[in-house]
Amino acid sequence: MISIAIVEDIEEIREPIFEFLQTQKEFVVLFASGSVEEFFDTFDPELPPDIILLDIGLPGISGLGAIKLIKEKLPKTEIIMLTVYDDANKIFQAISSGASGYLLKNTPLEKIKESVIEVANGGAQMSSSIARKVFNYFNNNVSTDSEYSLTKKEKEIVAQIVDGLSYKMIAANLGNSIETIKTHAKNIYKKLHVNSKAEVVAKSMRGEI
Amino acid sequence: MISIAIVEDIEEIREPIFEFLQTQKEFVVLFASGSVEEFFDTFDPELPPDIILLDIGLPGISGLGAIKLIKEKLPKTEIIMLTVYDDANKIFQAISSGASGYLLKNTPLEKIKESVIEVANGGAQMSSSIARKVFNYFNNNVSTDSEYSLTKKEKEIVAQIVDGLSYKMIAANLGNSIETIKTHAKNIYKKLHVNSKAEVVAKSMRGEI
DNA sequence: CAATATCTACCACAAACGTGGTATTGTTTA
DNA sequence: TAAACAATACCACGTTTGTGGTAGATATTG
Repeated sequence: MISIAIVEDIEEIREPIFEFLQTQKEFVVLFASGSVEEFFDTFDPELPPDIILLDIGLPGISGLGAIKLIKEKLPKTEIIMLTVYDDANKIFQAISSGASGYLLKNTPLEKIKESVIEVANGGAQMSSSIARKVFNYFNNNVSTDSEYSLTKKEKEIVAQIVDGLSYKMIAANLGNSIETIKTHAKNIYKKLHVNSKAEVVAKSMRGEI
Repeated sequence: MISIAIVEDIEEIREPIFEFLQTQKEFVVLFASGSVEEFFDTFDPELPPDIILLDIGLPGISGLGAIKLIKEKLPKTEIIMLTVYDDANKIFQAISSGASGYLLKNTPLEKIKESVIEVANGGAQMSSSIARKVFNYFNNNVSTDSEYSLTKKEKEIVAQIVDGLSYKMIAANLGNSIETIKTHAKNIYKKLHVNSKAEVVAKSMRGEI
């Protein structure tokens, strides 16, 4: 019998999963929480769940941030992330933080069941499509790492993007035409595999440049 | 005897400090450079300075960017930032990058002397947690007018902005109309005193939200 | 020398963003 | 209970971005 807890803020997603898993003879669903904080208030330290289905985009402490917290307090509990995004970055962060599985929220209930059983039996649940994404993530961050090298000018521009300046202002600061800055920005985007200033800022501040 | 190096591009600032510190019996000023690059060319790896007085706004590699470089190569060297700005943000960045002190350029020479001695004796060691407090102190002084507290919904939206999503995608993820997301974004911008997604990302990743 | 990389700059067009409004429905709280 | 806040959503308009091109001027280097 596999004990499960669900942490998911959206009732429309949480409840169907809850109901379904509860009807399965292999499982006992201990409880479902709407946030990480609620989870920590609710769970019984004597009876930690075997598996936690954890939403990635929770209000307050995010699911991603919660992984480490949960792993610290409940080292034996396996975590399966639930998410609407199939973003390689998030998947990588989740897996490398200690999550054992990663499911999209539109995954059929039967598949969720299979995944839970697999993870409970010590197998890491990773579908081949997700495996590919994780692989690509590493590929992008290792092999591209050398090509991640921005030129001096490009780095200057990144710095000003991070400061929130418009291309017009950057052009004025660096004494270029706005079109020049846009050309550099295009090249930066290609090198970093992004397509917005916001992503450049995030990548830069994560130290990934 | 405390050994010191000065990295400051403006001669009118560098020289007086150099001259003054050299006359003090507690100090030996090894050399003064006009840039970080020059510093790395000049310094003797066998005789790393105890203290570096480092300008924050240097041409080429900025002082802020140099902190990590210096700390890597010279882990025992303490860094005191020199600056004309008393911008809480820059101070925070400097301190959290590993600088041990922060002096405005118009600080009286005697005060500079005191600070150097204090830092050399391990006194003004600032942990990153203290840095955050320092930062909060400045932050509270600057932004008394506005409540920085975002609502639950607003935080959700910020999270997705940080992930680089367009308003269209955010709307789809959260099940809202694009106009709703834009309205929330407007409110977020007002609360944070910004006017672009890139600035929201930067603020969020600096932990200022 | 020829290839490569960097920096410069322009055009054009669609998409997205930022900002000013207004307005309805609930919920919270002073 | 009236006021304030939170969340929803629409309109309109100008600005900014993002993306597809092309292309000349200088290094740099194999």
